[in-house]
Amino acid sequence: MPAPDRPPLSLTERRKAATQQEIALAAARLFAEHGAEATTAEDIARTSGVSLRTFYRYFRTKEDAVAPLLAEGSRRWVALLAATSPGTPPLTALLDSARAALAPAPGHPAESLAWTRGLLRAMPDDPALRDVWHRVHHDAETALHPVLARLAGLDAEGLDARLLTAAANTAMRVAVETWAAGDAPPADAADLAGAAFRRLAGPLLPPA
Amino acid sequence: MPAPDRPPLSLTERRKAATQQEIALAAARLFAEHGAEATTAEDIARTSGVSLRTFYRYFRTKEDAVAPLLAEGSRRWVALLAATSPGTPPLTALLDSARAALAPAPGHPAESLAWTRGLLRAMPDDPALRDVWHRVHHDAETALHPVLARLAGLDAEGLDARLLTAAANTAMRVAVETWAAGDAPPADAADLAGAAFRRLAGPLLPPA
DNA sequence: CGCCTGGATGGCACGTTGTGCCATATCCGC
DNA sequence: GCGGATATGGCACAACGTGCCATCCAGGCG
Repeated sequence: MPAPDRPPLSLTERRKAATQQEIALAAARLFAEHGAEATTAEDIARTSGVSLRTFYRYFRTKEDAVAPLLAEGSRRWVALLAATSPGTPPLTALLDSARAALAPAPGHPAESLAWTRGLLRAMPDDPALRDVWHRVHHDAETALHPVLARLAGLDAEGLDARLLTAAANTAMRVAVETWAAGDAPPADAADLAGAAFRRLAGPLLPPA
Repeated sequence: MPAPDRPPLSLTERRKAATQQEIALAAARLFAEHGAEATTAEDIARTSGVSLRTFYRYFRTKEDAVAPLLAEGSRRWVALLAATSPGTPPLTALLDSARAALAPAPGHPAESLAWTRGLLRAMPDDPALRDVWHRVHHDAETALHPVLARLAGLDAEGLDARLLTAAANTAMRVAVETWAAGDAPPADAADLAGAAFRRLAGPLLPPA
């Protein structure tokens, strides 16, 4: 499935998506610059040109405003992994999907990526941002679990499957954090993820 | 060092510790019973017999009130690991310290353990509790990192050290979650942790 | 063209969260 | 016992997040 369904979005729906992106980028910019604590929801609303009430219609909390940006990578990762053809060895599938998910997005603005990296750099010193990051990480684990258990042929309820999911997700998290902390170009994130998977996967998965 | 410093606590200090424990247990009971969202900070304050203002002197947020209970295990784990004699193989040190940390606490009330398990059972369906749990997990990782890097003789800044810390901490988290979700007695948590460590440690650590 | 139905938005009031400030009560050292 | 330090409570306040209602606008129908 190279292209998922693209039902022609109505004018209203496209404007809603644009507004959501607008709010997310404004929040990312303000959070990275002044910290999440020091930024009020009204700051974000005013900067993105909506009322406070409308802001809370798009996001449940002010921290949620940056969640889509932080979750974008793992969303693509899980989608690619789920689309892997059945026979693929799990480690190969992990490496390939991670590499593709971390590659610069074809149709997506580099602006998002820059602000996302800014968020990740501010994250270690910002408790509120840490919480969002770990919530995104947890959601990724939840989405990853059934996909990975099926690919590896493990019982989803067993300890091995839980460990495999948690370890793979943790490897991805550490790779992204390590990439964000350094000055390396975006492409290096994929290499870090590959190294992390190879290092951790040994006892959990057969060699590819 | 079998017994860390025990400077004779003054009356005031003992009362403060008792108050803190009182608040934490009240919060755990209310959170497990009604959910964290439905419990107000004033509920916790009233139940534990302090004013709302005093509650916020003990804990920064209402969710923080249960953090000490959830963090107790990893706090002991890291302390035991840090006290390991230098020559011990890392995997042995991990297995032994985890076993000791998860053993029923000698001087601690079983009441805490019961409510902690109640919290962990309510956690998967309670976003606020999930956030606290992951924050505790993150703090544990921060505390664990230098200790484990030193024990394994790895550069604390390198990818290998980061992965080892994250993987060990994740193994512990999965083991505790798996234990809490089942009906097994407390002692089984140690067995689960041992199995998780052995499964993950292969490529990261030499055999014990 | 006017109407009108549904959805997006804004304004307002409200309960809750978390903090600064000051007054009071209580404990510890002299 | 007495004076200083400290824990506690009460109050006011900014910010968070939600329910409710009014308004505006796009698109279908007579």
